Amino acid sequence: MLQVSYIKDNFSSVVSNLNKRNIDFSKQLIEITELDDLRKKIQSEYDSILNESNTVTKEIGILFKSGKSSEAEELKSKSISLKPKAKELHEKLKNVSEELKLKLCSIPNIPNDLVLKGKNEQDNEIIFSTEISENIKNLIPHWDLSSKYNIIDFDLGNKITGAGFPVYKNKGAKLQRSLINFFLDKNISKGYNEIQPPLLVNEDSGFGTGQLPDKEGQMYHVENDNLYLIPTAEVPITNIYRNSILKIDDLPIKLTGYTPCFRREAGSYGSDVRGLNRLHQFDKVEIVRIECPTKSYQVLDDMVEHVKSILSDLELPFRILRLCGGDLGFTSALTYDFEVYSKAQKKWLEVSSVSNFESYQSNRLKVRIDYGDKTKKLAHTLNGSALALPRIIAALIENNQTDKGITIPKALHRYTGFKIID
RNA sequence: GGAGAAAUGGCAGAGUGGUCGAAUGCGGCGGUCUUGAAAACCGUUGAGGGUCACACCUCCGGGGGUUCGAAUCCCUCUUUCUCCGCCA
Repeated sequence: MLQVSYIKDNFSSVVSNLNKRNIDFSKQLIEITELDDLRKKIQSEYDSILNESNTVTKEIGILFKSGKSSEAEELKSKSISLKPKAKELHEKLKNVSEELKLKLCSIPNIPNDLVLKGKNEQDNEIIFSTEISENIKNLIPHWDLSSKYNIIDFDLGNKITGAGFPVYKNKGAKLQRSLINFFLDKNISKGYNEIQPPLLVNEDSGFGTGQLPDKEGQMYHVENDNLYLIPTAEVPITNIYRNSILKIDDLPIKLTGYTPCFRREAGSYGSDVRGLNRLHQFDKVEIVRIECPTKSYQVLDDMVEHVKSILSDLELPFRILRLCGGDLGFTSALTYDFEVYSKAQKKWLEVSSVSNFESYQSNRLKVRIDYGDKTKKLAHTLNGSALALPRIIAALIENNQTDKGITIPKALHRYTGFKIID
């Protein structure tokens, strides 16, 4: 959620930067500034009525104490007469504030200067890519390799739950566990503290990181208790700091956590959802940072380098994209996507998304920094996948298939205990 | 799941209808003293809205109500603790 004061002070640049998302928000932004003015006007009217009634009320107390009850009775009726107007203004204020908040929530984050205007993923900029050799033929896609080596069972998942809930078996299960540990250890070695958060979150948490209200349909909702299954560890981990004021010395905050992630993925279809490409439940290790505004972009680069080093360790071909305005997530100001190349499917699979949300989330979450000199500012939040499992597994088994079996990259040997799946 | 108790500022803890945004202690910050530190003493110390700055307004777990007036009374939700039951 953007800050009204920022919108007002930087109106034209806000409009032009938001235009990079290919939607014109100028009308909504004008409405927002007008609503805020209205809110202030009503607020001050309401305040002065309250002031008057507070004054009268105090006088009544004093009069009663000194035994002047008839004069007190007179003031009582005056106080009563103020009530209807106060109630009316209170109602108005509530409505206007709610409308303002709703409108503010419908405005996405302002893209960073580096973000190019663009329509969709076609317009993303490739800023880094490893070499990929295209001369390989007759590679088997991972969904066939999975059954060939009996490591992932999609049919069994269908039986137990439904499509998009695979069952990992044997060396497949061990590979999953190894990757999780490998990722966590890599993150911890870079100073991230490990968290095991709840997998169900309440409405406030969903709102704080921006999943609610706009992405309600993407989350599994437990109606009985009004809780949501997390679509990413970003939600519970970032919400650790909801409604808190951090001392400048508490920063930086670097957290990592492994969780399963649950996504309804309503509306997905086709080859995109085949095998491990898109699941309703998948495992992911996330990194989350809460930072000083002046440092957040340096930190974003640092996170990108970190994810890069993990993928290099796995010896997978990958590239990094800087998302264009049209593909940029609602709450993000700048996002780098990591994609690994899947040789059998001959396509790029997104395995990580690293973003700076600036103060967009922290304004919803109310995460502030106390600089110790009487100034307080909203913190910047960032997060990224390091990394999401299924597509890494898909790429690993497809790219590393040999006549003898699937070879495991060296970095994982100490975790898997085996060097080949055969 | 049943029965009871409770929720107040960074923490502890008073306050049960009237100048209470809230005593007191600890902690934090500033100062005096000291070569320096500790101790002692003095001062200061919640958040949000609003304003050029004041004024002013809101907040004592959340929401609603009673009253001229609510931290204090009532309803409701949430959470915590104690006891019983069940249980990985």
